[in-house]
Formats: sequence, structure tokens, C-alpha cells
Amino acid sequence: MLIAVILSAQCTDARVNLTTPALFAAYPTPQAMAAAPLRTLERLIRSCGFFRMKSKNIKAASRALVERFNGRVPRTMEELLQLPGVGRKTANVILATAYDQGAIAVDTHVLRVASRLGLARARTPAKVEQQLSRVVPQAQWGQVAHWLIFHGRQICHARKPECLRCVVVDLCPSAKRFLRVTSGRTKG
DNA sequence: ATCCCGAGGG
DNA sequence: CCCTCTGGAT
Repeated sequence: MLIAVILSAQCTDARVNLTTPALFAAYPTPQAMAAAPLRTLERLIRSCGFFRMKSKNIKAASRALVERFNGRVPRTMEELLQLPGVGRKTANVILATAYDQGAIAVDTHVLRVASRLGLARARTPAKVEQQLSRVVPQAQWGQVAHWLIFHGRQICHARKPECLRCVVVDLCPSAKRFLRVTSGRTKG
């Protein structure tokens, strides 16, 4: 899962899922992945984009797993952040999905949708994460990011949100603005 | 063109 | 704060 999440940056899940079977067949363990030739890794993951950086990170992170974490993916934010290519968002995905720790992974969708809905006012992912954790019941921390991401992908698009199809349009402080924009009377 | 469950470096 | 990394789908 760690490798898949690293691959998923700026890449669709469908594309990641097409890529991982051959990758994991070739390198089934952290040890194998750490010893993989960079060129081969690059060829295997090329279609996921950012393939040079991701290959380097996957190899280096695998080496770190072997050398410093006993071949296992660590369970704390602090340790996860030590892995090359793993930032706060990726770490939170691992904590929430693999270790059921109720972490809130704030990506571009979560940031945008939470902001538009008035769930968080901050502009940095870390602060939005903190604000969401105050507004959202702890039992739902692990899922709330998925709900916001799904809504962001289907309805609340970055450029042109489809407020006319939005089920929470009546609760949304931003809807009025976007509805005016899409009807063509005002700009901005 | 615009978007896809970002991270790291300057 | 900004920039760069990258290919594929729509």
C-alpha cells in the first residue's frame, strides 16, 4: 500500500492499479524493491507519471524500511515522514487505511471542498487537517477525506463546481458565488 | 486545456 | 512562498 500511495501522486487510481501487479511480481519484498535497478523500476512505473522521482523514492524508501524499520512500514507519523517520498498526506493515508488510526489525509480535493463548505478556513493542508479534526467526530476521521475527495471529483470541481447537482448546496457558503458565475452574470 | 487521493527543493 | 517533476485520460 505504501508503494501504491507513492505512485498515486498526480495519477489516477485506475492507472496505479494497472501498474502495481507487474511491479510487485518483480519485487515482492522491501528487500527486493531496495535492490531493484532504477532503470527497471522506471520502466515498470513510467505510466504513472513523475517516474524518475517516484522510482528513486520507492527504492530509497524500501531501503529505509529494510535498514531502519526492520522491513516493516512504521505506524507513526514521525517515522513515516522519515521515508523518502512520504509526506504528511501519504503518511495519513497509510495511518488511516492500513493501520486504522483515524488520520485525515488532506489532499487538494479535501483542501478545496472543506474550504468551500466552510469546514475549515486555513489554507495549508496541516492546518486544515487540524481544523477538520475539531469539526468531525473522531469515529469518522478515517473516512471523511474519502467523502470530500469523492465529492470533489464528482461535483465540487476545482474550476467549475456543479452546484446545481450538489446535495449540500443549501449548506454551502460558496454556492451562491459559483451559481452566479455559471449563470454568466458576474465574473470571478 | 485540465485534471489525476504530492513531495521536495530553492 | 514558488517551482519542478511526468504520463495518461477526458
